[in-house]
Amino acid sequence: MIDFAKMEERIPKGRVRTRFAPSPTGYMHIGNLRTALYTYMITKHEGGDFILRIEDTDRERYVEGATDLIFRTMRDTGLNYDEGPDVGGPVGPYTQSEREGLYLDYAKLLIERGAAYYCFCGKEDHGDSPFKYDGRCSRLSKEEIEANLASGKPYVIRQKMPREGSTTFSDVVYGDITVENAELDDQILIKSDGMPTYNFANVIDDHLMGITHVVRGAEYLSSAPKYNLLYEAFGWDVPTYVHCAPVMKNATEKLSKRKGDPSYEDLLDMGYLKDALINYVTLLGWSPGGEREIFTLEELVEIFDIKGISKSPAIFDIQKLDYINAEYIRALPADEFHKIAEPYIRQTVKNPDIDTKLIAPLLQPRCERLTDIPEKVDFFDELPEYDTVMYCHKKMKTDEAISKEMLIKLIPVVEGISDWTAEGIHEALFGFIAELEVKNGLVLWPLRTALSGKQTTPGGGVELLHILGKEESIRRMKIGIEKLS
RNA sequence: GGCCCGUUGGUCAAGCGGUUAAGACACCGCCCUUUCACGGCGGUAACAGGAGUUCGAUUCUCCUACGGGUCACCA
Repeated sequence: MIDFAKMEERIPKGRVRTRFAPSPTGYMHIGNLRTALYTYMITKHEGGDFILRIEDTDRERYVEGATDLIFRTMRDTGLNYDEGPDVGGPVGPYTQSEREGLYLDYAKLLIERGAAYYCFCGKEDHGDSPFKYDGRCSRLSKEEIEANLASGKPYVIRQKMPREGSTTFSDVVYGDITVENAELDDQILIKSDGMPTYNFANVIDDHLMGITHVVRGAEYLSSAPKYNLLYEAFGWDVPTYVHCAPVMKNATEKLSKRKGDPSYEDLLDMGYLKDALINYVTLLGWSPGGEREIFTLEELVEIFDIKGISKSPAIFDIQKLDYINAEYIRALPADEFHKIAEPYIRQTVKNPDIDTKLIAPLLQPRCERLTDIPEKVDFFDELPEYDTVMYCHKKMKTDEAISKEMLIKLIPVVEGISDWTAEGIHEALFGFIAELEVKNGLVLWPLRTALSGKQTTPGGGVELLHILGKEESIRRMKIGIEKLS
């Protein structure tokens, strides 16, 4: 038997303490990430302790390596925890499977107090109602219980709910919620394998770890009254509840990895920046109130207010994420952008003579996701097949005939450029344009088209000339003339 | 089915008894421009419905509709 008084002594008092308590199932859902973010922000806004607890009481669902993934993701996102399985702390262990012995002792304490009872019914044996256990084992005599226990009959421990009255609990986002006790099921606290259920382990651990604010998904709203009854039976303080509405894929379905919706890791692979993801996910279901919407994690911690959490579900909008991601990409220092963009550029630009440092600045203001990059720059390696209608542009006043003429005139100009720098090329081309006394587009549109074979490109004729080099550029211009003949 | 929760434009959302009902994304138009993008300007678009309470309801109450959650020896 554990020493209950000693367990109480370990609990840090007088400060905000929260926990993020995922189960190791293998990846970080967006909804989970958001809960972690809110929990962290609430805590750090108050200068409190943020704890990571691994909820692995379900042996069947355990996924190898999932715990490490959680550790890594938390670090990666900057959600640094003060206490946890791999960092220790005063109220460990922080992995529920390592706390196994505790729960049974607390459950027995509850039995002594008449708030729980042994149940020897089988899994399918729930009585009359398909939705609720009928409580028959709560009426077993002391002798029957002893006999069952002595014979080694498998048992679970169930919470004994009051038959009358009602229970009210308070949630910071949903307000006061009251339910009739008669509606409450005698839920299982200890499973027949001796492990606690989530519902029980949670209450025990939250108390024993000194958790002051319980932040979790709204799916737990309906079990909150049962938790309150548990706290009450133990004589413990009830924490502040913060229930968060789910993140949805559409009006009727939650975002779910199982149905192919992206997880945090997937989104990273899809070319979204970590900071943009954090920013966007925080805004899903929470509003800072003002008009600004780009914030770093540190800034969010500074301004986070529980009052801004929304009661209704929020639909994940990838277009808005795209926008926010583009904002983050543009805000990156040029060299840093080059560093992260280079591998994406190199996916399609294999030619080592082409300088990615020249391409990156053209890309930075015009890409939403890093994964947009390979397709945007693929023409550098090889001029694609294209149709000559691409040379026609109403606004530029170009058509096929004019384009051909311009390209022919441009070749000697390009050949004559001795200073092959952005400035040198620019000077030569604009000098030529001035000489002809035509609109810029009349010359530059055909040039860009001939060099790229694409409708849209990062950068215009001058930049493309510079990057491709004189020889290759002239080769492509000649191909253009050929096509136009 | 019982119980609980939710509902402001396509989406995220502000609003907390009196507003021309913010803002952002998306969309559309115009401008700028060597394309696209960026940027600038402008536009379309919302209080789920019905009863109350009130001098006055998007805001408060009730009902209905719709949606979600929960009722596991999963978390």
